[in-house]
Amino acid sequence: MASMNDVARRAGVSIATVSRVLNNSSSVNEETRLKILKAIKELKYQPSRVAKRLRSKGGPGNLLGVLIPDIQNPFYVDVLRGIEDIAYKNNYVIIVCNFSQDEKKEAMYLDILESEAIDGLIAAPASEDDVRVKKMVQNGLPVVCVDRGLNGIDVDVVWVNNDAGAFAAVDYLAKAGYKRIGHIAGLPTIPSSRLREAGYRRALAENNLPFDPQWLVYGNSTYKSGVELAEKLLSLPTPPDALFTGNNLITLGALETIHKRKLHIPNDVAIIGFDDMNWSNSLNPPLTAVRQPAYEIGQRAGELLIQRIRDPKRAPIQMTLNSELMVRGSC
Amino acid sequence: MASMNDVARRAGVSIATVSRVLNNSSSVNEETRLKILKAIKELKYQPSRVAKRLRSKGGPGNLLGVLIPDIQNPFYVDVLRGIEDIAYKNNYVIIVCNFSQDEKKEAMYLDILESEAIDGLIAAPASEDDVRVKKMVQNGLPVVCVDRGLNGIDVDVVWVNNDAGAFAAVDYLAKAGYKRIGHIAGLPTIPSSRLREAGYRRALAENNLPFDPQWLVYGNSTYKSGVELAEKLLSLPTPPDALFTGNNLITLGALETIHKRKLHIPNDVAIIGFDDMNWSNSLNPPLTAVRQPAYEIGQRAGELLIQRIRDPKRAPIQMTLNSELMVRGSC
DNA sequence: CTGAAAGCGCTAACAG
DNA sequence: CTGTTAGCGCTTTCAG
Repeated sequence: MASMNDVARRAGVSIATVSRVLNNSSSVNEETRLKILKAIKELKYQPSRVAKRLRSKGGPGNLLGVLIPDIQNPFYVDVLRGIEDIAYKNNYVIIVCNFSQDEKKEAMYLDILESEAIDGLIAAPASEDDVRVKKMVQNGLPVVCVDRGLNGIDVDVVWVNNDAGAFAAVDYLAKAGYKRIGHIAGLPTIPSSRLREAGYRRALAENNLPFDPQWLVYGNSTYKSGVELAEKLLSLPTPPDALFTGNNLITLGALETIHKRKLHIPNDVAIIGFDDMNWSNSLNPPLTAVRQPAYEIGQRAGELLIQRIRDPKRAPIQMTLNSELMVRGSC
Repeated sequence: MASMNDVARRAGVSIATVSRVLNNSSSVNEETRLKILKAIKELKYQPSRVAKRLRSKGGPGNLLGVLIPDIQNPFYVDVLRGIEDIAYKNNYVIIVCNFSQDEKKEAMYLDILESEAIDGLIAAPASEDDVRVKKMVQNGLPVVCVDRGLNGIDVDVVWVNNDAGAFAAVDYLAKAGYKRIGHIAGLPTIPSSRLREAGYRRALAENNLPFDPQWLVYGNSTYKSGVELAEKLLSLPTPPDALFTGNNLITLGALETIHKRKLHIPNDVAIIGFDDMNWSNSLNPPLTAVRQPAYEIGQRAGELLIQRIRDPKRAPIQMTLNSELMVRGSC
């Protein structure tokens, strides 16, 4: 790896001049500029991002951190793609930190990101009281949250109207004539889970459907929780005739249980999921679902972050994107 | 962010000594060691990984690059999780570079990784003639390939026996009585695609089934290609009675087409996929598929890479893991 | 056992 | 327009 020194020597100039042509920071004699460019090409010189980052603390190190709770969830993968596309276009690279819903792992990753001198962070915090992420924004690191906000702190957030999305889903179920609508929810510590549950309850109420506590069950938003909680609901003496599942993985798990029990969708039990998937049409019947624009969430978050890096004192923005009910065949 | 200097000053020692206790590099008086540890705690000192990386070129910067062709493919997500778990355990962080099958993007990422002074790279190269990845291993960077090897170069590779896996799948179909077995393949530029096709042809031959070129179609391994090529096959005057799909995304796409045409699986058309999914049981009927141990592939690759970083001249290993036919209900 | 000092590759004053 | 120099935070001789 050629260094700036090598280039300078080869071009017969000082490293400062090389740095100047590299950054267009001040005008350089055209002739020497050409000489330097030539040397750069000949040596295949590539500036070291590490040295740059070390040197210009707070400057553009072109490194972003992304902190997500579960990379197995296709929703986050799509968010990631959105972030990545924006990052790529702006010459940023991202360090992906998947903490698998493990707060210890999250803490460790956050330490590392700090120590890597990232320019900014996009995070879906473990909870809205996440002390570690809070501290990072208090320390002045540009942060934007996705999917989940942070209590008592003003940060950029990009999310979806979870309450309204859930309401739309359950309302649709109610209007379609389902009377016993169950909900497999995620942990109430996660804001979006609570919001979705709220939408569920609200839709029940507005449609004069009774809320039966035995039809509302909580899990940790994994595939396994979907399998088991669907099992539990469907084993009830009076099981739900429709299921509203709180996220992607739960939906998939519930589907496994339904098929295993040889239940027909939607005749025996209907299902509607929060979170659409790119391949919802590959399911049989095709899944009706609340679609979050995951890729777009990622993009917006990426844009906001880069903005904030450039202008750290811009007022925080909460960007609420619209969810959309994708009606297909499962209810 | 406190620096080593701050710690040294607070403890009343030199930075060299601080560095020593941090790295256990040589013995330090127990008393001063304690003093330093105390100062570290008080200042919440965290070593800068950036500075460390800059300083000790070739030393442990604790940064790995991962280059994958398509993060939308669940297979790579699982590989990623495997890598990440191993990396995490060894105090490494990974930079994920998803090049979306775009060679220009791949080149750009490789430049960046080089410039980030990564300690090693795990890559699923665009092709087995991938010049850029080849160059990186020739330059002495520790590299391990997953899923795909590199022509004419000795590198660590972790993959699966693609030929045998495909053979098992198609052989199963043949033994089950299907006579017109079609194959939706990936691009032949990708080694694993060729190998899977070879297995397909071999199984046909060994079962005395005719090979009909119209039943073998190629696409770029995306969901869309699955949708369209399945459409094409099923529109044939004599369509296949079974489909062997070349990867995850193709399978999902083909499923969409099958359902859209209201075809019954397996009566109207059977399907068997290469690449299993964690939620194959959520499909209706559950999908029969060739399972690659994706997570394990990632783990092994991670381990091999860390080994190689520690011992750069260890002889390259080609690790072939076994695929497994998961028989479920789709054929 | 400990400190001084060089240097990794780069940027940003400061001179000239 | 260009060169010199200090220093980002750290590791690593080399002395002592």
